[in-house]
Amino acid sequence: MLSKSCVYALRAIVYVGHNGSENHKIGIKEIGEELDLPVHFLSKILQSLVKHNILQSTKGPHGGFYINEVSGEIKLLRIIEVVDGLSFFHKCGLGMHECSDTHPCPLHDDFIVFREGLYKIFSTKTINDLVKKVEDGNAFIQNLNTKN
Amino acid sequence: MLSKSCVYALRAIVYVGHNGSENHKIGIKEIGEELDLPVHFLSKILQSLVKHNILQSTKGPHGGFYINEVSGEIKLLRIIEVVDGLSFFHKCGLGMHECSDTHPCPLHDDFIVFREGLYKIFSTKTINDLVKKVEDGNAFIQNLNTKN
DNA sequence: ATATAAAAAGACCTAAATATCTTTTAATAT
DNA sequence: ATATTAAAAGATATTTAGGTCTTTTTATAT
Repeated sequence: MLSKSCVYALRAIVYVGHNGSENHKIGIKEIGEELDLPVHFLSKILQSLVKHNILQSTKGPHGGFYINEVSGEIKLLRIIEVVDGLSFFHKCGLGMHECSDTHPCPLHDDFIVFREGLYKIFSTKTINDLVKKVEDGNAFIQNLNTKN
Repeated sequence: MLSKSCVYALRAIVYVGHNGSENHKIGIKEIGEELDLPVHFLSKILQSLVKHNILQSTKGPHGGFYINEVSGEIKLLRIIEVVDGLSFFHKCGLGMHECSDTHPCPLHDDFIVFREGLYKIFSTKTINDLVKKVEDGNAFIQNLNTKN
C-alpha cells in the first residue's frame, strides 16, 4: 500500500522526532544503522522531506536532521502525499477509471469503507502522535536478528 | 495494494464469468479488448490461474476461457494468493519485522482494523458474488475514452 | 490425416522502484 | 581563512513489475 520509500520516511521521521531536537541533530548514518535502512537511499527520501519543509536539516559539523514544533504537528497524510502521492486514496480497488458512489465497481461499496478509514487515520494522526506512541513503549526499532 | 496483475486477474475472471460458459468460451483477445488490458500480459496471468484451477481453458477452435461451477465459488482471496501472495495481510503497515498485537508498531492498532477488514471481504466474497453485482448493474467495462 | 484456431510457453523488452557510489555544497569549530 | 563534517546533489547500478513478440502445443472441424 505504502511504498518502501514512504515507510522509510515515516520511520525515519519518527526516529528523529523521538531521539533528536534542534540542538541534538541526528545524522543520516545513525538513522540508517538504528532502523536498518539503506543509508543513501534514505538520504534521498529525507532530502525531499526537507525540501517540502516536513523535516529540518543542517549541514556541517554537528549537523543532521531534526524536526521543529511545526513539523511535529504535520499529518502523516502529508508525508504520504509527498513521497507516494495520494492516488491510492482516490482510485478504484479494481483499477476502473470511472468508479464512484454513483457508478460503482463490483467491489466499491466494500472497498471504500476501508479506503476512507485509512484516509481518516492518516489525515488525523501527526508525527508527534507516533512519537508519543513510541514513548509509551510501542515497537519501533527493528530486531536486527529478524529477516525481512 | 493489489498489483496490476491481480486486478487484471479479477476483472478478467469476472468478465469470463459474466459473459462465458462451458459451451461459450471467451478468447483472450475479446477479454483484452473489452477490458482494455494488454493481451499478452493478461494471457500470462490467466495461464497461471488455469494452472491453479481457478479458471478453465481449452485450446483450439472455439477454445477459450470459462469458469465451472466450482470456480465460481472460489474466494477472491484465493486469486490474490496466487497472483500476489498473502503477505500484505500479514505484514506491518510500517514495515517492521516484528509487529503484532503484543508487540505493536505505533500504527498497529489503527492499521490492523483496515487490514483485517479487507481480509474479511476478500476471504468472504466469491467470483460469483462479483458476477452477480455486475448483473445487477455495477460498473465493469471501462469507458475507453477515459485515461488512466 | 490435415488445416486451423486458440491457449501455453518461452524469450525478450521497458519502465519504475529501490539501492549504491561519487562529487559538491554549506555549516561549524579551530 | 582553513579544515572538517555532514547533508545535498548527481550519476549509475540493480531489481521487480509490467508488457511485447515469437514459437510450440493441443483441441476441433473438415
